[in-house]
Amino acid sequence: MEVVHIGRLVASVTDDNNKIKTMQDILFDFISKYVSLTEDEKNALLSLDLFHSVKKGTILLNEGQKTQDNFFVLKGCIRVYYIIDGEEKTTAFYTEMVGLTPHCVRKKVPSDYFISCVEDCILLISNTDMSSKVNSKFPKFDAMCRMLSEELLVKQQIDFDEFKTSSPEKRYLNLLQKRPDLIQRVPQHQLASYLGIKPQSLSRLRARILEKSKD
Amino acid sequence: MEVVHIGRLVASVTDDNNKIKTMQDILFDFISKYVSLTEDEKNALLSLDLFHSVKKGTILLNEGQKTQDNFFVLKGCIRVYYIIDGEEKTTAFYTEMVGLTPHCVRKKVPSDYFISCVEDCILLISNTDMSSKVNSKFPKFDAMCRMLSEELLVKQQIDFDEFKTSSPEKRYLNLLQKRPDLIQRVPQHQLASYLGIKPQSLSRLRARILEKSKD
DNA sequence: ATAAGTCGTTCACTTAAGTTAAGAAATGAT
DNA sequence: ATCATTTCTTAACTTAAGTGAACGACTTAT
Repeated sequence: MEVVHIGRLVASVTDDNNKIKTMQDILFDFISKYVSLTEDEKNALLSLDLFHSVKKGTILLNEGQKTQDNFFVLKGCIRVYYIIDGEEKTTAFYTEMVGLTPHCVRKKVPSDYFISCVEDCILLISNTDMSSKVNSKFPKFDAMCRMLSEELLVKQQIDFDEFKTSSPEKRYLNLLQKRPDLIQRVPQHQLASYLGIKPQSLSRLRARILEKSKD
Repeated sequence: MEVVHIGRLVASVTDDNNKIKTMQDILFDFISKYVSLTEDEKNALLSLDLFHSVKKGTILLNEGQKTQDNFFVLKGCIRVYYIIDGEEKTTAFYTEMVGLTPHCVRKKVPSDYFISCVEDCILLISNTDMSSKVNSKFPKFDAMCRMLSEELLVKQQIDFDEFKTSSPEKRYLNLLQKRPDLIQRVPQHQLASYLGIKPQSLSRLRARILEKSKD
């Protein structure tokens, strides 16, 4: 994995109001939705040097590999996929302000999937040892992590239920509603497998929908 | 919801070694896998009167209803289903030693699904207020709950990935491996919708598999 | 700049799931 | 015990997804 460490203030983007924001601003804005941090706590976070810039296509985790790293997307998009019978099966896309803890972190077994960058990304990468130290020092972080994982659990259950109860076409229309950005920024064949179908079927399905909308 | 409260020691089953076990034995055996309880702690748990006997077909939670109840299955099987376009869509079965916290408990919104008993059940029903009191009094419980929800999160992610990356036939074969009891104890039309297909398709699929295995 | 590879779409054909209907088997209610 | 209802299976037909191949558009590497 080739990951470039970046200074806290280097990377920046313009937000909805054309205000220039550094990645650390973005991070603290996000955190403030859950807990309020003192300057000391903010500095403690920054001193960990968690910010990383990662090039499109970089593989963050290989099948068979073990890791203790957690990934939090500040900018860009990362993707989880399996290779089953020689075929890529994408099961998740993580975009801005979403975090990913690989199974193998909790289960302490080699990963059975890959994680790679769909786009150039700016990520927070923290390993579990590190975060448990921080968490015990700053109970606030621990509280936040627990909130996040509760949120995640519910969200995942709902996503799973939606997937199970929908046809591929409904899943696509649902995605169009809920994550329209994905359809633009992600290659179609990855989207197709995320919807549980082949690229050809996705093409056809889209043509079908377009045809219907004409009437 | 008609739920019969039962004494701690009344209900019993015979285990694999033909030993008679009360529901409280079963509960404490389960808990001991995570934390070890003192007699005081065990008595505190029992004093809460959590054990309930529930008849097959009982609806534990209705769509549109709010609840603070958690359900833990000591014996029997409960099922989560949606009604979408007038059709039942089953998304989960919970069997022995598995717990269920409805979405609406965490999200504080009316439920968008039903929960009902597939069989006569013996359940632990605890409400969130109660358990948070117990948890703050006995940190051990809190620790156990956190372990359980971590376990659940990983398990769910894996289940979701398996579902996404499999065809209905593979899903059925997978279920046959992992939860063979379900295929016996659950009505076929509920199983079908759990697999994401219609009952007719499940019948056909089973016939197809049988046909293949003859060769 | 060119060649090789990747990606998205289209087409013809195959396979599997959805739909509608009918009948047998099991279950529940009176 | 009988009747009504629900459940499961089978069948014929429809619709949608899988497969294999071809083509143009776009990248990537050299």
